[in-house]
Amino acid sequence: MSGQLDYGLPGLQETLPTTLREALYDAAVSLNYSDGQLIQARGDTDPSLTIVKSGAARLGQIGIDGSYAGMAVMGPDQFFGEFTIFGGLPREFDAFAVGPTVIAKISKTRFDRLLDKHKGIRSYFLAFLAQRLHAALTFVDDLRRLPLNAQVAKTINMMHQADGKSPTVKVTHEELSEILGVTRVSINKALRQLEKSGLIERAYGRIEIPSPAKLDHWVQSQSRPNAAEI
Amino acid sequence: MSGQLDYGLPGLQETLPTTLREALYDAAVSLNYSDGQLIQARGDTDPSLTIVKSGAARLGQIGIDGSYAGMAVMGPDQFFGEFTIFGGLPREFDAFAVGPTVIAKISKTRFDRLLDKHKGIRSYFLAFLAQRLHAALTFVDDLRRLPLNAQVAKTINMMHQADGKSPTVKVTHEELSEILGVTRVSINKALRQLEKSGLIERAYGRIEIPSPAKLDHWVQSQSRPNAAEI
DNA sequence: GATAGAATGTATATTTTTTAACATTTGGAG
DNA sequence: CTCCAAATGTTAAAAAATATACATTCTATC
Repeated sequence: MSGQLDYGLPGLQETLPTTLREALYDAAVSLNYSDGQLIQARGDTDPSLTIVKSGAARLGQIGIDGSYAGMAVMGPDQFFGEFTIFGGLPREFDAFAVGPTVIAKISKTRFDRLLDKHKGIRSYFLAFLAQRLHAALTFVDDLRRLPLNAQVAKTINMMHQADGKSPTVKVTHEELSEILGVTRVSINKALRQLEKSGLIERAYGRIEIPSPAKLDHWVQSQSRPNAAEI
Repeated sequence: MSGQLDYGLPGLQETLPTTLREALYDAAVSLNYSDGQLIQARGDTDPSLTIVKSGAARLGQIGIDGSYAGMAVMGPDQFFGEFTIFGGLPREFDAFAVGPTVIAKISKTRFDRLLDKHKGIRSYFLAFLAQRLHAALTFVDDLRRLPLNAQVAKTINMMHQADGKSPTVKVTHEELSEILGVTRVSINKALRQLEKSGLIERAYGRIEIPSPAKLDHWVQSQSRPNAAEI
């Protein structure tokens, strides 16, 4: 899994268990996209599950004013579009290929046939949807409550943990501003503050994390306690 | 369904189909709460599905500073806590009884037994989780992009539609401020603006909607078009 | 119908974020 | 090595939201 590409809404990314992956790939149609090509548009209604086989897909939303709000970048073996299949809902995101990308697409018809054959699929997707929902609700809460520098720190921390052990997170201020829905100027100010606190170090096109433990600890401390009384 | 109590995250509320409801109530334990009593605390880890039998449950989160962010009020036959069962995750919200309230609680053990007996349950919850996830993602998007007055209008419009045909929405400024995570002052300013545009009328403890069609149309016009190219 | 509590209206000072420029630094391609 | 595009740094003014405080209006109920 191309860790460095993962960012955005936490928990949105999730790779498939091996057995399930193989069954899905067997039922899928392969499609090739070149860099920047549109994979799906927000509002599309054809119900199908989309899996990234290679390359990456950038998910996001384009605003009424043309502005772009990034949500996540999906790497190999990550998938999306599950609510078109299970909920009969339209696509929520636009998706564009990042670099040459191969997509496996499974129509609802074929997917339903799989559901009968492989009993574990429903349980897997139930757990998976529950996780994504939980992540989304947490994200809502963060957006509403945390000060911007905490949001930024949390996002960087998440990206770092998704990445493995590298002390470097490859992300631009522009990307952070898309994810969190604020301007680059605000991101810059937040990063400056975090750097002053010794939690991160700014660099060109990347953020250095001198002490992952320290960052993680600080991020945790900014979150809500598990409350008791109103 | 006690429509006037519904508000908050759209799609979070959903009543149960009759057959499923009966099976669930059979497997459940009944618990009684008095007004304001704590039903569950954020962070609780016992996996169980919680259904409101009568009365209502107010879901929300309490901040590190003691502030409260409302998420929804669940009425009769609405349920929550599904991701503790399916995802093994801790509770995301604090829940308090609104008025005398009876809660049906189904432990994961009992629920799993039901899953084997009633084949349709998994499919129902898959669709349901997909809907909730979709609603949550839409809500994230709204929070990030829409100006406050559009958020307020959208929330009121949603409450109005959940309510049926009544041209009156019973909600206080305080409640709106909890839902949208802004201060009462900001809500007031937004409402004044919406009133000046003729979309709503302010009243004591309620909002009047002179022309639901007009409000709905305006709300739609504030949303994103289904995008094409980046 | 008097009244207390709830809800709303409003004002000011402060903080945060945006908007809109423009300058500087970096790193890769040729 | 040089150049250029991308990324970052910075500033100032305007806009938006917050915190705080207090006045006013409404309505259920005694």
